[in-house]
Amino acid sequence: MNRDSPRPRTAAVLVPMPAERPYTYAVPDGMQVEPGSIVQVPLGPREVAGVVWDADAGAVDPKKLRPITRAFDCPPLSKDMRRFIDWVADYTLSPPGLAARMALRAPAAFDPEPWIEGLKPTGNAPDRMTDARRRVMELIGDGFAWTRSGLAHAAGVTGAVIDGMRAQGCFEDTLLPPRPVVAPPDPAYGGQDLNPDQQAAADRLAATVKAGGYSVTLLDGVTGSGKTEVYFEAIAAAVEAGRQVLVLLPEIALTHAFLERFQQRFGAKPAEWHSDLAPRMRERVWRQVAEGQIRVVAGARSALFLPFNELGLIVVDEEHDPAFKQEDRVFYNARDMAVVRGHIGAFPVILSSATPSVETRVNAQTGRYARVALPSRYAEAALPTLASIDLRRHPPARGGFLSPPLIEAMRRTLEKEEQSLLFLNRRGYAPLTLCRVCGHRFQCPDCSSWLVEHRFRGQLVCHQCGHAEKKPEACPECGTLDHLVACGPGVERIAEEVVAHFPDARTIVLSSDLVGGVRRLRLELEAVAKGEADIVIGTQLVAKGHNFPNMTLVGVVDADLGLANGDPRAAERTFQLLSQVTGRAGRTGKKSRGLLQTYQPDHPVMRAIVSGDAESFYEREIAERERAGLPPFGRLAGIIVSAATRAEAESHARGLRRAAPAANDIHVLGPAEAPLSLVGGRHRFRLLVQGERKSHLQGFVREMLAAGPKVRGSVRVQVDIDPQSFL
DNA sequence: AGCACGCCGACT
DNA sequence: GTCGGCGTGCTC
Repeated sequence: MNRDSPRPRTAAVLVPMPAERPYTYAVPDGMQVEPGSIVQVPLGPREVAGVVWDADAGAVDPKKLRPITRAFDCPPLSKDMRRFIDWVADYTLSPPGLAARMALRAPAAFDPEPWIEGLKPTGNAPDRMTDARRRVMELIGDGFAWTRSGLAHAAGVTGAVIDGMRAQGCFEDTLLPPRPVVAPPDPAYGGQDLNPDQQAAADRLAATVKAGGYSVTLLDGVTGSGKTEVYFEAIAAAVEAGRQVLVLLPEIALTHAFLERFQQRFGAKPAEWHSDLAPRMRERVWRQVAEGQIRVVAGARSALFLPFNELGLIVVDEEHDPAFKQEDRVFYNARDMAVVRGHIGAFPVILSSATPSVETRVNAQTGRYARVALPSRYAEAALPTLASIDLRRHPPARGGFLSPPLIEAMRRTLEKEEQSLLFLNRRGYAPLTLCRVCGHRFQCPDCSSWLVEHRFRGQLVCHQCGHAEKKPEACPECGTLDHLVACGPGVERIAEEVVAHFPDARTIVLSSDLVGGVRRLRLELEAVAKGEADIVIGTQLVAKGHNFPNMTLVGVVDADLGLANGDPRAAERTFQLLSQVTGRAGRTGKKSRGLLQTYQPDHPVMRAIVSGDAESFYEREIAERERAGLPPFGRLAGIIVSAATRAEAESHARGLRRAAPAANDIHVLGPAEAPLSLVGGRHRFRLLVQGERKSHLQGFVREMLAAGPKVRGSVRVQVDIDPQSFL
């Protein structure tokens, strides 16, 4: 080896895989890279896209050192974005490489979009004028360039006409810049009719945005109070100030209505970002966000990792929604990470919800977050009258699940030619099937949860892992024929009961099982909004943001469902879901009702919903959690142990708990606080670790994992509680 | 995360 | 005798 050979220039590159630190690559002579540059590097047998990182390129065996293949012609990831990625990786105890991977999920976007072939008018007229040619000439009078197909379409002629004119020298070939995904939003485009409360709220938010700097504001008001219109004014202020805006929505696939309303206010749609965006569109959006062409993005949680360079506002709509939680690879809550992103970028964050999460309410109460409350529904929209139906006093008929008062209310609603919604958060026909003779229960062979009968499909389906089998006629255990019995209701079974009561009503079941997928679902929801159904029976997807103008009765079939599952957030979740679903009624000023069937009419959740007194419910929840030492009052990490069987998961969790190092100010909370749950077909057990300082807590968790039993890739760490205390 | 290498069951 | 399951290990 020649001692005098110059040491090559190197760069630290974060590669999109679970690497604990950046890898070192040689920078070829003449290549310019800086922190944030997106580069192509060899990694094992393949080539991947990585990001040049700020860290010092550590010493590495020179034999291993390989050169960067190329630097992409692409705006570098901003310093803020790099800090954000590091912060997320650190906070969630994930390898930084995996966090970076989330920001690099648009493979072909790192090369500039190609320019489009276009035709520029030369001013020459064609030799012979025809009608078709005249129409084209009229359009190109201003001298701007067109695409061939665009011009043909606009002029109402075929491409052949354009080709002919081109041959005669009417055009010269040119290249047009790539077309923007969306037109820029115009903050001055549409006025909104805001009532004085809304106007005051909008003014406060706009002032916060204009002042700039980090802040978090909770925008709080009942369903129908016009929160969206209010935060639109904050968006307008940010756009006016030349900043980019991100609106996070829990489930964008069904939020068509949001895009429409945005367009009415801003004259253009926001760019969309979610997992089922076509790959080509995905790349264009990524690129145009990086280049600043796109000013407003409406997206799912992953939009947080788009390469904004001028981000000046994040709005998190329905901030309480569990869909903001990512629970694979990097475990994070997008609402919390939005707050962190705002802190790093020194800009405001708005959290909007009719039913805020308890932790956000607490942060607003303690003054850590500002709070802007909208006191009432706007315009003619009145709140529905809400009542519970005590199922002990009004039991359903034998074999049925609908109580007489609910059936009576539906009958009256039908008579008035208005719509009813029956809500039951359970898909299929019956959640449990058993044999009347030997007691055999049908269980999933893969994950041991009960199989749910789907009578329409003639199948037994596992709702955890998707396993499906044909429903047999004989019991597989004792062989007896025709003695299988369905236990409990699902939406299909409720539909059966409804049809028996109201054979002439137009009844529809809406759940994710609907044949025809999301597209069909969207169509059916629109049809319902137009009044093309009398009775809708739906799972939670009917609870989300749709507007049904003629819906005047909402019946909750089993309001207790979900209260008894041992989750520390069960009451809060049920309250949020029931508020949302009862909020579907009464948006048009017609007298409307919400009825909750329950065995526990005195349960705090029922009382809060019926009385509308959310305030006391929150106070009670907060006190309850304080007692249990649960979030947001302590800093917690969750260690998620998952295994194929319940017994295995429990045993792994016990082993991990035993491995917990002794520390005075750190506690491992046990099974009562973190029960087993089934996610993705795997039994999960969550150990909650409570401590006071982030680094301390994380060190503790790392030690525990290192000393614990080997459980083969099934241990995940989630630190999702109150990142504010760590900022 | 991919992807290759490496040892034990049912088949062209 | 081979094809193929996924268990461990590596990537600058």
